[in-house]
Amino acid sequence: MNGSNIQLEQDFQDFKSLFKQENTNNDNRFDLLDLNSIMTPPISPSTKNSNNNSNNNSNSNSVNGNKEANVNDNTTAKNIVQLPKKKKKTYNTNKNKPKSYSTPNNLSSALLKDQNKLIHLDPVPNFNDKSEIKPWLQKIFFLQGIDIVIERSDSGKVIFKCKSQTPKRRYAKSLNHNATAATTTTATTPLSSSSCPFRIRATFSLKLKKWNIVVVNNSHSHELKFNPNSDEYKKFKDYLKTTNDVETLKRFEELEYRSKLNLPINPSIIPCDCGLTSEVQSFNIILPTSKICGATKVQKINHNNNSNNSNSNLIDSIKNKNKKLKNFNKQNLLKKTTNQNLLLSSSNTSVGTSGNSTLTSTSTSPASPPSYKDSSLSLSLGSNFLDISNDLFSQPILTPDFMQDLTNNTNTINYQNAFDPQMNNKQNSTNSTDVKTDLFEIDFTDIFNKTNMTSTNNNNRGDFKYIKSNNQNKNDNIINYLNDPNLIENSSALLFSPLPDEIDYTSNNLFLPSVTPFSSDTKRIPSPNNNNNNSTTTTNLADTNIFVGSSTDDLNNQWHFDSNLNLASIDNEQTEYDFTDFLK
Amino acid sequence: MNGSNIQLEQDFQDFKSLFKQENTNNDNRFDLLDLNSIMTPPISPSTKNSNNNSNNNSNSNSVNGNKEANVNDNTTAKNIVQLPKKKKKTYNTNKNKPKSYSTPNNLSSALLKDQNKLIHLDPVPNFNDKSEIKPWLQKIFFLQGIDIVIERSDSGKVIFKCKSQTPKRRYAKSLNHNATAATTTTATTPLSSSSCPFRIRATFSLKLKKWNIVVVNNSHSHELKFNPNSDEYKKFKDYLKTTNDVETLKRFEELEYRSKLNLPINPSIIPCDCGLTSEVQSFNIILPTSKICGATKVQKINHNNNSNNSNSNLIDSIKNKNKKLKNFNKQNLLKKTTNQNLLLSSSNTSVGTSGNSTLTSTSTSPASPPSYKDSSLSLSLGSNFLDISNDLFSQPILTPDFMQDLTNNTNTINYQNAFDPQMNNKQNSTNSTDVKTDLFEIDFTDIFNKTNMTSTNNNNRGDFKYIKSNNQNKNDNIINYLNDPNLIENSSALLFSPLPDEIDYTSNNLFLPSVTPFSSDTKRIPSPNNNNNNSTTTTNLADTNIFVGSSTDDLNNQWHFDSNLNLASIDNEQTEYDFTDFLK
DNA sequence: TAATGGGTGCACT
DNA sequence: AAGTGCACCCATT
Ligand SMILES: [Zn+2]
Ligand SMILES: [Zn+2]
Repeated sequence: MNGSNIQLEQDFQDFKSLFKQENTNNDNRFDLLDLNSIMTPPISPSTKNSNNNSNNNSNSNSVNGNKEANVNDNTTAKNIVQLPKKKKKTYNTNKNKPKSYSTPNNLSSALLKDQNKLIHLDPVPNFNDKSEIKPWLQKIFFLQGIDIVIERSDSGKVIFKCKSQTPKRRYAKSLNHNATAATTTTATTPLSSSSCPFRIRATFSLKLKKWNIVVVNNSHSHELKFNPNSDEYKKFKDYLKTTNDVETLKRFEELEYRSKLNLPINPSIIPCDCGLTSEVQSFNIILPTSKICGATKVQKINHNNNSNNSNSNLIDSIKNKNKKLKNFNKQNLLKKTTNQNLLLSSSNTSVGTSGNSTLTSTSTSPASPPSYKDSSLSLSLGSNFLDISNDLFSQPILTPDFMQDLTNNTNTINYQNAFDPQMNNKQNSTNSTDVKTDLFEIDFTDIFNKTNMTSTNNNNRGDFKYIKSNNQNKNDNIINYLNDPNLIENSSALLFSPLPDEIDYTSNNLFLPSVTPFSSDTKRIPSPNNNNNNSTTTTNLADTNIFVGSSTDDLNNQWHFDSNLNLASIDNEQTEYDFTDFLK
Repeated sequence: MNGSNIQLEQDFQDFKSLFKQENTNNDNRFDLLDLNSIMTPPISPSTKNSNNNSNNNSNSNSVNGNKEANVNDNTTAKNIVQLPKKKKKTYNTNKNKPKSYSTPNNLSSALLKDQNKLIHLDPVPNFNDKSEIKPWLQKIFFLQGIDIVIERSDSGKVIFKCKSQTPKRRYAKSLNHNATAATTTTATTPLSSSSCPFRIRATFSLKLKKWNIVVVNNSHSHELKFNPNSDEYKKFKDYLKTTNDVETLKRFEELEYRSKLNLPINPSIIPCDCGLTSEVQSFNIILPTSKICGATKVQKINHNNNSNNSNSNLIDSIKNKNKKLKNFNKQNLLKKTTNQNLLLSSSNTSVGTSGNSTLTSTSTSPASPPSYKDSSLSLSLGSNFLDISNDLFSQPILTPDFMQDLTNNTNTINYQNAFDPQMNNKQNSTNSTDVKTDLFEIDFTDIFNKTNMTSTNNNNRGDFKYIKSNNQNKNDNIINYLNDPNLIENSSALLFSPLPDEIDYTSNNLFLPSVTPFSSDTKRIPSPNNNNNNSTTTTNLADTNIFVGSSTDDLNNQWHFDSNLNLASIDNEQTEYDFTDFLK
């Protein structure tokens, strides 16, 4: 806890830097307003970015004795207090934020873990055009249930954000409904649209001559769910069609299929084609044994001749599982739920801009029934663990589709947000109605390999060279974060989701899934020192470098995504289920 | 006063329809906020458009017992109160608003008068393309100090609004500066950008096969001033250059010149080319005699052979005046002021949209020094009145650039907003610090000719046929509204503003200025009954119809603006001046 | 393009 | 987490 407190302090300082001013307004008027639409940044009297120069621009005439020196600006209104000439902006607010690095296939775990860090997506193809970035990111983030759109772009930068949710305009409650028009001051609450703070920033580095992609604000004000009816997804599919990316189309057909059948969505069924796919995400395989750390060596069949037959074996076994699961899941198709937890970036303090966007503050909500107390954890699993998974078909599966309330489960990790100082002494709270426990925060920073990518040449071939930093024995540990709430309630016996029959998994397999499971019955994730050193499953980045350098040849001219099959598992957290709502 | 009260009630009802919900929040927290950035719509318990269905979406979990019936929407967050599936919108809120009709050259007076009405711009050229509308409107509204941009458009609609002011981000004052971060609720004030409610709506009528242009929300949250450095203006000039509209370019060069020298801007130096230019706006000519009503017949030289020589005479005389004035004004160039009144749509009640935009409420501001007590009124003046104006060079000129406080001047019109019920009994108030007197409201509705335009053919020739409605003897009376505050302080002896020497006013004069001065020493504008019946100067719309029908031949293929010279005068309101600030 | 109101992606500046 | 001009949308009546 000591180290985490230090980290907490640091993170809190960085967290504060998100805000451009401090606001200490304690007006209880907000109690009557929709808190979902009220921005509530943390109060920080010592915030570096506090705007002491904020212009006080009341409508009342103020005694303004100073003469305007600016010749070109002599029209300041008499009856308005002098308007500010320059807006005070804050720059580089993210420069001091802690950073983490993740491969694109690593992303789902990084999204879970590094909720308040900058997540650098490090192996990124060399995009020929800015317009190629969005489809590439969509391949990754659709699987996370994140529908991205471009917020802003120019020649050297693209900012992505979550697609705006369906408009929700809300109004402030009136305090005096019968007040006269002349005497009552009224106000509208800000719109809640565009309030999600999640951002992906792609900037072109002239020095490296490549695009850097960073997840800037890894938190959401809404639930994450893949929506195959999204316009963005339709456009994305059109793009895949025009670029003849049949492989990706097939994989997203599967995703669509599973989504429409309310099956759990595997975030890794579609590889990101970044050139470094050393991690495999959850595939809803139950992993009963904990403290299993390891990874398979990454091999690429097309480039390395030491092609192993384990790929086809994997495919066959998974196909069998899928067929079983298809029948399994069909029984649960009609069961629906309207309840889902919400991933929030912080507990009492909300991340947000000083603009119109607002973020829900997850305050305590006593009116909420504590229906679901779930805890789940997806683990990545290599092919050598498949046998273990196969034995567990009859066990209930938990999709970690969203953040869950873990406080009542003694065998779970309390994923509270480390940025919330109030939560540090509430880890063992049994009050499951406290939505502050929505926030995951597991300190397993050391688990991720921090890699620095440098370009070995300046052409577009996309040869990458990885420089391993700090630690060579670290294993990637993965927590998967999916977004299918139905399984939590309805699919207690659901194991594998069916795969579409028409998908040919034997074609062009480039990646071997690696595995980085980790223990889930400890509050702190294994440090690099308690590495299990399972040599056969340890990811060796030196090996992957070979793969990366040879697999990015054709990345630049066309969208081409490698076909492979990823396996993973879901950790059974012995969760208690509350089927109150489900049973009506 | 009786009639105006009835009108007031009607206008107030229409005014209320602007708002989509009623807000009766009386929280005095807003006293500490910048009132300029707070939307304060009027409270109207009986508002038709009051949004009783506004979704109450507080962050606290509410006991939500109803099951979600929608199968496809089963992801409602557990810890967020059920988000509304559909936003409640209001439609056709302007359908019941009172309408007024104005020719484009009439606009400045209509903008003054009909602050809460829909102002239909009735003679509008037949635009071949949607993109032609904006430059045409810019020709009109740049002169009003209004920098328009497109807010939204599609194939059949273009919505214009004021260009966003330079961002002015302001923050709420903190109520408890020393509160701790954990206990204090903070909020940011909404941005003041895009808060101006002014809108121009251009919709294509399939029935009429023409574009209808309506000023929807004739009020502003900011001062109006022509800004030659505006990006929109630069683009506008580029458009004029690409379309070889040399005449308009020249006229805007003059406008630029005058603006940069802080000279009064004549809103009519650039004709609108709408096809019906029967009105001439202020040209800063002092009009000593009141109760002069009349107008010259509108003629078009190029199409009508009865070309009169009065045009060149007018030009020469104005040139002489300008030369005199140029020397005059140069003495005052260095005198600047930071004080300017603000045109607001209403006094206590502000017009605004229901979105994020906010509008200043002009509340009483006792801290403001009552420095300037000016009253000015621009009158349109025909050529036959030029002789009168020439005799008055030595008299002080008042540019009606903005709303002024007229309360201390017994010989002035109290242009208070009729929508402000509190102001009805304050006309003789001597408290000039009351900014409620900023608002002009002169009831001269009957002065404007309501014309119904019908298209005589469906081609693009743009032949217009005017149907005079109701009253044929009405004269157009004009109050000009400019936006140069300097003259109020510095140019007590300023008469005419200089014109650039390089402008050739003898070329291609198409329009003859008409005149519609009116008495300024009455509190109410001359009704149609006290028409002076000066037959030589009475605008005859039947005559203008001939002109209109023949002058719109080339409107559709290229921007071509007729060159003419407009004369006007400024009414000396015997205003008392307070030179406190000027003299330091 | 029935008329009228609004959301929002996203590139320009 | 640039702000905003603008267009492609959609919703309601
Ligand atoms: Zn989001
Ligand atoms: Zn405006």
